[in-house]
Amino acid sequence: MERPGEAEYLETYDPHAYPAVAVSVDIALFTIRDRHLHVLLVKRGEHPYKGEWALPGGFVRDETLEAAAARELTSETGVPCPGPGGIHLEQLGTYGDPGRDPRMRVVSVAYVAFAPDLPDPREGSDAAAAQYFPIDELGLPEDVRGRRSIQQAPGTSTRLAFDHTRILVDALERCRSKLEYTPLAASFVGEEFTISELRNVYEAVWGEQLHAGNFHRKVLSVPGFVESAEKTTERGGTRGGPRAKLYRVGDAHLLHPALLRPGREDEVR
Amino acid sequence: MERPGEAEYLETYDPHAYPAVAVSVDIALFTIRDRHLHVLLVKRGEHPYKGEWALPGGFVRDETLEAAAARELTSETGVPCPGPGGIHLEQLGTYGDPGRDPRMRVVSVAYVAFAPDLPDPREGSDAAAAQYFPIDELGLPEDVRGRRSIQQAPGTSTRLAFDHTRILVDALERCRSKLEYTPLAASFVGEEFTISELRNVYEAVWGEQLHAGNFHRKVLSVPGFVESAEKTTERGGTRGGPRAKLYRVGDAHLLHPALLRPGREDEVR
DNA sequence: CGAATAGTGTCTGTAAGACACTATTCC
DNA sequence: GGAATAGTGTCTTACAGACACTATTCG
Repeated sequence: MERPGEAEYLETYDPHAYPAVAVSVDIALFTIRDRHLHVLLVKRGEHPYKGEWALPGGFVRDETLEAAAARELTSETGVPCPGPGGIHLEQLGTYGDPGRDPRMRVVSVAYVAFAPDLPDPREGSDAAAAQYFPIDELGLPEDVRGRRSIQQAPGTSTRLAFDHTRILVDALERCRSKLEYTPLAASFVGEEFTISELRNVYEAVWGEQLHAGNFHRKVLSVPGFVESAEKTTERGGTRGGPRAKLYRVGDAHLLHPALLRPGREDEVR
Repeated sequence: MERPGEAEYLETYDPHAYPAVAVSVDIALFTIRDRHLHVLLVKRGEHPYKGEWALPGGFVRDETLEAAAARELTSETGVPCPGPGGIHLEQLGTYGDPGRDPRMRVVSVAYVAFAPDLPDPREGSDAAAAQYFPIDELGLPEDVRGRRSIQQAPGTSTRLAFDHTRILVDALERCRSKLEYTPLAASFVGEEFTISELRNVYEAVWGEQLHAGNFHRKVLSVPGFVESAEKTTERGGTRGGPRAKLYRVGDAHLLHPALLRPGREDEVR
């Protein structure tokens, strides 16, 4: 702040001389319940879009953008956010088309979060209601690079408030591609997990069945993806099978070689 | 806008009830000159950071965020921005730490742009001066995943205004990784180009020498990356060599298989 | 016992990188 | 002619995916 002339300039500067713009954060929190990918939505208790479902979020206060996202996330889930082994939070992108909010110009910085299965959100929640929705029952529009069939159950026409459908589609694609190049699949499971649990994460997020044997070998062959916990599960699977070895996430932050989604060659166009 | 009760609510809404926040865009425009990657910087003509170098940018008006970026880009370069075969522009991320701008809370949406070699920026420029800087002479701090040696020439200590150094580092990494998975290297060259010119792009951006023969075969083997223009250059290279075939960019928007940067296995940590 | 699951072995096709080599053009 | 470059051939190694198979555990 030793830049000459700047102090004088700042004293005469009027922050309200420009049209009002608000900055908010919205969070797409993904988790896996019952082998299906879910996203947390809140029912809006106030105008605009009162009574409709939306991504959790709110206006940014005197804090970092990421802190704002973490704060909103914690207030909805009750879970402390950026802890090691806890919820993963990363910036997705910013959505600021004029008119996306009828009140005024609102520029929203969207975040994506990955969490292990959490208890149902209820207490301590600002919103009228908060609930996890299965992704494949939301009837999301087919995104460019996915050939997800639209399996929207009749009557489940969940139109989201604002432009949150578009944000959610982008968030979903981010989530899917992050699993290819990073070990973040582990943030969907507990601290210790089996290779099968990890495979369930990939299958739920990608919406595809993976070959169990090849997946097993592949995960163990990527350096730093997982490390053995030197333990096994207490019991075999409920439908039979041997006890599985337990693993912890390793020290890699990039998977090399990556775990690529199957059958995407045709999506080059 | 047929949501019940919302119209009445909006009438009583006061946009100025919240602390003032401004939204700006900043653009990292990369281009290749003389076989080296350059970035466009402007010398600030006004406070704050008057006289220091910064990424081009400005406040968002009543327009899309991307339109704001395109407008600022055009006003600096004189080049119309989002045209086919023209400049590629994509959102990078948003930087909004409190205090990053001494005037007030400014949240900046950063964009990355790739352009073929353009004439020197001068006319029609808002800023006092605009100039292309070679990336490897800026003395950028070593980023997490790159092992760029700091080759900062003594006296060339180009500290950028605001948090633009950080934005530029992120933009550079985005640029490098985009070349792996997309055909965007072609946006650094003209409409028709040789495989060697394309290789020069990769070498300039990645800062590594590539094997000419293997690169050649690889590019031609990726479906939809390039298509033949059924022509050759008029002359061979200035230092000898046969005439090269000319190509145009193909219809792929994703490279499969990808062109991965060499020697990144050790960066998993 | 039968079914389901964990984990391993093996084979095939593809791809990346190393290296060598020819052909063409500029100076 | 000499040097530089365009483009191809070939070999080795690594990896993804298909398939088969064994071992273990639950009901």
